[in-house]
Parts: sequence; structure tokens; C-alpha cells
Amino acid sequence: MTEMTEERRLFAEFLRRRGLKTTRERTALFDEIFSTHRHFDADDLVARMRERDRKVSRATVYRTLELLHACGLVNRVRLSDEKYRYERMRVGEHHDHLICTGCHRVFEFVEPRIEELQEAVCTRYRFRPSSHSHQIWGLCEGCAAEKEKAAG
Amino acid sequence: MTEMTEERRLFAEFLRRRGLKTTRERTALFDEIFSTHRHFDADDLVARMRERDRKVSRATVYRTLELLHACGLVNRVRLSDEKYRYERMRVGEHHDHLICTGCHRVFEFVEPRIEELQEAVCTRYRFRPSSHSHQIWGLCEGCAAEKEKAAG
DNA sequence: CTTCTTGCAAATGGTTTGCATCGAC
DNA sequence: GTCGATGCAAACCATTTGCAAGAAG
Repeated sequence: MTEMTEERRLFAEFLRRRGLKTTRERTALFDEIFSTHRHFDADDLVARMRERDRKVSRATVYRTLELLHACGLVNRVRLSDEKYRYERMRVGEHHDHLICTGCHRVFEFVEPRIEELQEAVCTRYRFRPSSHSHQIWGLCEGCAAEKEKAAG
Repeated sequence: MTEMTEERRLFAEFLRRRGLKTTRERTALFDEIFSTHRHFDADDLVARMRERDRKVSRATVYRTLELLHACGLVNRVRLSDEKYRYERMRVGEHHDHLICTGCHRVFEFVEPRIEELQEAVCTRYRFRPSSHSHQIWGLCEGCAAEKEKAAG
């Protein structure tokens, strides 16, 4: 629970530098996010905290996610959906998304050659990249089969 | 204004098939979108229509964008921003985005080799793709230079 | 004339914020 | 003690929707 991971150190350092405090709520949210989740939205997080008897208000959840996002530990994306989705980041880790329009599940993929080509694009456009996100919408195997069947 | 482009034909056909009507508002919005814009948001469009003395209510703008999106003539994306951005599509055209976090401009790029790799990823995951979107955030040349200067 | 459309204003729903109280340090 | 943090409820804001009045076919 209180093991000193690289990420925890980063967060503590980030707070200190900004003159912010390490509160019970921030620590509890950090633990929850880094112990179980990959992808989640604000409501998921509120619900999980409630289950774990570590109730935190929605406002604080948003405020904390903003901090974690600001220090790069949490990524915030809109998967063409009406709400933000968050995902915890680990150093040096990067992945992109396959989003099933049938069952709304999100799958991750990694393709280093795409990343290389991105670098090339940025050079070509004299663009200095800081982050990127790549989504592919479509049907996962199960939903594709189902649709096939429905169509006769 | 009333030239019979491929896109216009597609839209008319789409409406007919659904038993919908070709109204003054829909035609005016179609014209505005296809004559000038590439990227825009709902408010831009409302403002432009007002300027052109072809006032259309915000509700109708959203409803019409939904139709154009449904028939594939307009793409709707969230550039990790609180609102939707739209862009008109031309047959066989595809591009991705470089988004400057300094000046908020959006640049387009095309990289067919990335598209090929995507195909490979989808095959690997037995995923049937229907569309995709790829964003790279960072600083454009001008903003990077400015930041450099500011940093001393 | 029937059905689909429009505009308005109200509703929605995720996210943000003002303020009084509480807790870190 | 001093500031920053929290929780609550209200505010925000882009988008959607119900409804009565208006046009397309």
C-alpha cells in the first residue's frame, strides 16, 4: 500500500514543488488508481472509492485527476464519447486503442513501427511532439460475428 | 451554389432513402460546409450562417451535422477538447492531426504507411475497423521557437 | 393534408467552481 | 496558526430534446 514506487515518488515531488499537500484523499485516490485500474472514468473511481470505504467527493476526484494529469501520471482522453476517460501511465509505456462500437469495450495495442512513422511525420512538419493518441473504431471479433448472424 | 457534386448527390440520396426532406436549412448548411470549411465546430457554423444571412438555429445545426455524419460526409472528432470538432470528408480522403498546444491550430498529415500498419494491427487482433483517428499533440514550429525564447 | 422540420426554451449530464469548514504541516 | 484541501450544492456549457407552429412533398 505504501510501497515507494517510482510513480509515488513522482507525485509526492510534484505536490511539494507546487506547495500542495499530501492529503488522505489524494493518497487514497493515487493508491486506488495505481493498484487496480488501467482505464476508468471519474464515476468508476467515485464508485470504487465508495466500495472501499474511502469516500471521496466527486469534486475532489476531478481535482486530483487534474493534478495526476498535470504531472503526467494519468492520461486523459476523449474516446469520441461524451465523457473523459483516464488511464494510468507508467514510465516509458505507450499504447493505442481499438474501440468496439458494438460492445464499447476498449482494447489496447502497441505498434512501435507506427511510433517511428510518427516521428518521421513530426520531423517533416517541423512539429515538436509531446504526446499522441491513436484510436481505431470498429467491431471486435465477437460483435462482428453477431452482426454477421443478425444480417442472415 | 447548386452544382451537382458527388457529395451533394450522396446527401440527397441519403435523405430520400430515409424518407427525410430536403429543406432550405439543410441545403444552406450543406453549402456552407462544403464551400468553405475544413474543420469547424458547431458554433463556428452558427456564426457563419448568421453572417451570411442564412440564420439557422443551433438545434438544427446539431441535427443536420448528425445527418451528415451518419452518411459519412462529415467526420466528428474530439480533439481532447470539451467540444466536438467536425470536418467535411471527400471520397477516398483520409488524414490525421497535429495539434499545437501553444496556438491551438490543427495541422493535417497523411501517412499511408501508418494506415498499412493499422491494417496489420486489426488483423492481428481480429478486429474489423470502420474508421480511425490519430492525433499528435505538441508545439508547431512558431510556438516551439517562442517557448525557446521565453525560456532564455 | 400528412409527415417531417424548425426554433425556442428547457432539460441533460459530465465537469468545474464558490464558499464555509476542515486538516496538513 | 496558516494556507491549502474538502464537500456540498450551485454553476457551467456543449449538446440534446419536447413541443407547438411551419414547410415539404
